[in-house]
Amino acid sequence: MSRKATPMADQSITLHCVAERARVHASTVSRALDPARRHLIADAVVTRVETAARELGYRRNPIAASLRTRRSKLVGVLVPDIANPVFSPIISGLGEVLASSGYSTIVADVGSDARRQKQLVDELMARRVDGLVLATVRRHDPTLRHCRDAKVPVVLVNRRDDQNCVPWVISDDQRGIGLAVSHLCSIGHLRIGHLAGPRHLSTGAQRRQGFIEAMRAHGLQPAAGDIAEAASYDRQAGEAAGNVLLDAAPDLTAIVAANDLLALGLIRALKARNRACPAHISVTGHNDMPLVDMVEPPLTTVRIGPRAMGLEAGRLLLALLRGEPGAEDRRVLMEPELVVRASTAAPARRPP
Amino acid sequence: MSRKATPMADQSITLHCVAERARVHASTVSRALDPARRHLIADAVVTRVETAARELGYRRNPIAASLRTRRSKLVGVLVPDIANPVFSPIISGLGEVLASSGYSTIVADVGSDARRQKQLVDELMARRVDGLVLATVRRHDPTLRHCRDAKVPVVLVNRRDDQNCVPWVISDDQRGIGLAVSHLCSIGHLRIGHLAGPRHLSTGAQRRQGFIEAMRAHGLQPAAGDIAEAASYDRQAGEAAGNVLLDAAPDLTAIVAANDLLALGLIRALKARNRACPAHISVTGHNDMPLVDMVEPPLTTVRIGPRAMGLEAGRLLLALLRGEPGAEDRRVLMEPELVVRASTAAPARRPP
DNA sequence: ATCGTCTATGCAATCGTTTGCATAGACCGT
DNA sequence: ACGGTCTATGCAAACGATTGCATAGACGAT
Repeated sequence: MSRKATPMADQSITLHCVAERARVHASTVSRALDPARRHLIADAVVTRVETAARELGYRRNPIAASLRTRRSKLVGVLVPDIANPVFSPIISGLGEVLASSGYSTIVADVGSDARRQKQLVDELMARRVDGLVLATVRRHDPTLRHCRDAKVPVVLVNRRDDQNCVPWVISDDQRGIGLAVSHLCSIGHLRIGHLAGPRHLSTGAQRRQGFIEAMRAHGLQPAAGDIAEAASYDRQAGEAAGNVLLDAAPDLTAIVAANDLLALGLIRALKARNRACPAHISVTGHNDMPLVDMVEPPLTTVRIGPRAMGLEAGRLLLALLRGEPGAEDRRVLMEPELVVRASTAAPARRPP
Repeated sequence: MSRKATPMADQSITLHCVAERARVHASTVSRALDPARRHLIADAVVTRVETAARELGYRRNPIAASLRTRRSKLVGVLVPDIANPVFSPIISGLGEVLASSGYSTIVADVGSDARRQKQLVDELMARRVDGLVLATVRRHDPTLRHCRDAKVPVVLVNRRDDQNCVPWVISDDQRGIGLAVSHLCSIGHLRIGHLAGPRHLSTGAQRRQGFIEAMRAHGLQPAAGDIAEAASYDRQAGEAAGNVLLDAAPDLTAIVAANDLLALGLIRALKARNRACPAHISVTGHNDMPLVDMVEPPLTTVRIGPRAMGLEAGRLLLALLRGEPGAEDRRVLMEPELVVRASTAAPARRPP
């Protein structure tokens, strides 16, 4: 038979089995199979052990190893909503980087309930995860203290905390909104409003701040009614807050939304009022989520690289886990990019 | 101070600590804290142990427990692409059900490389997952044999295998496409084509089959050129195969796509040819993914309940893990639902 | 030849739970 | 009062890997 025999199923092949076959002690096998400790063992023995392990189809039991080393090679990831297409590429990027260093990721869906978050963190800590990635933090979030007390390394992604006490990887939200405002100004808009995100999230607060500052930089001063805040980042909330905004400031010629879904909700509100986008009013989104290039009208938006954010956050967490000096203090701000499509156009001339 | 003291961090509070405080043996604590074995212990002792555990903030160490019981309370989930909005609700549903029975899920992104799948399964088996959920299987997939050999319980979701050797939860793909075909026939279409998915996937094959059978049921016989197969489920592939289809069968008045993304690719191909949808040609999708109600034109599609599928698959896996009789033989077909929007309309009258 | 140094390997304890078996009382019937 | 049955708890051995310490040679220097 030319076909190579498949190694036995890994049912119960332990270090001792390999040790026996290679005629050495189990501890020697343990060392020989660990790249970091291999140098302690004579080359001849290492190869003998390696072939024995290969022949038996040995796979180290990470559970036993974890018990002894008190490290699980597991990291927990908390997202507000797995189904949100912004988070899936983050998760995917994270998983890729972490897997390359032997870590598996447990992803937990927090939902909107803040208490659920503590519960999930506790559960993950009970599983002795080596680190956590949080895409869920609010600006003032007791979870962080909790993690710090338990000495679990944490990286934030997409959203940051106000105390700035933990490393994070986020998109430059102020700058992103600034790009949208500049674009609108450059094509002639003067009355620009903001459909803001929840202010308890850094994205909501930073984008609002970015809006105000960018407006000032263009010599514009937004009035109070020119900003309306959505209760959450979804279409319904966008539609509701959009209606508030349109009522409060009927003369706006453009609205910068804090998020694509809010923008889509707003566009629906506009349709219900028979106001055309962009003919009557221009709209921008934020995130460039999939398919917003095919909605009607195709959305001008700010592209963030969620996958790149995930990759970067993974690298940062690895640095933390390796105890690299300075990792604690790293903060990564990713550069966003404006994508101009058809939901923005020059404002209509006012009838004289 | 009225505030209740927070229990110490769970750093190193073991069974023995609790045992010592409750003045019993560790094994008694172990039993008292396990609902299934609590009845072995006197009620008074149980409560004493419980309060001791609470006061100390004890959390059982699942790693140590896993080592002893050879069960990890982990399940692995393989998806072809986390970022695909069809799979996130599946994952979310699965996670919810499994978490309620104390299982955590490790989600792995397989991507398109078939070899990567075996590798990931091996990795998960090395971590001693108690079960696997595969959303990735091809119709003939060696992975299943591999899992069966290793005696790891498996549930398929969204896609099934041809041998039908493993329980699955899928949408009734044939029926789903049948709904689309019936709808098109009912509004007068006679020349209907199919933009098929990859035939190595059950969804591709079943929907194609469903198309052919539904056509026959309406007295129509699709010609060879009326079906084109996309290489994968994404917009580019949809656009490419759409172009092939439009060239081969220029007189089609409607096209049933196997998937929303294929439909969107097709619509782009139509736009490039200045053919209007639905004025010149009607298009239907499949899955009702988020935002297809807002694209131009809003897509008529077949809604599947991916979250419900995830929930159901989770329940099925739990049954398997509990060794419930008959669980091995369960197959769940979920009922799809047609959602009519604006991408379908009666065919234009042919010029006489 | 002797001693010291170094290196490769073995020894055994340990990580924290679970669980089969042993046992000490309690309780019951006669 | 005695033997038998039960029940609640303790005992100790796993589970499979890692790792500080011990040690047996090898080797070199004097």
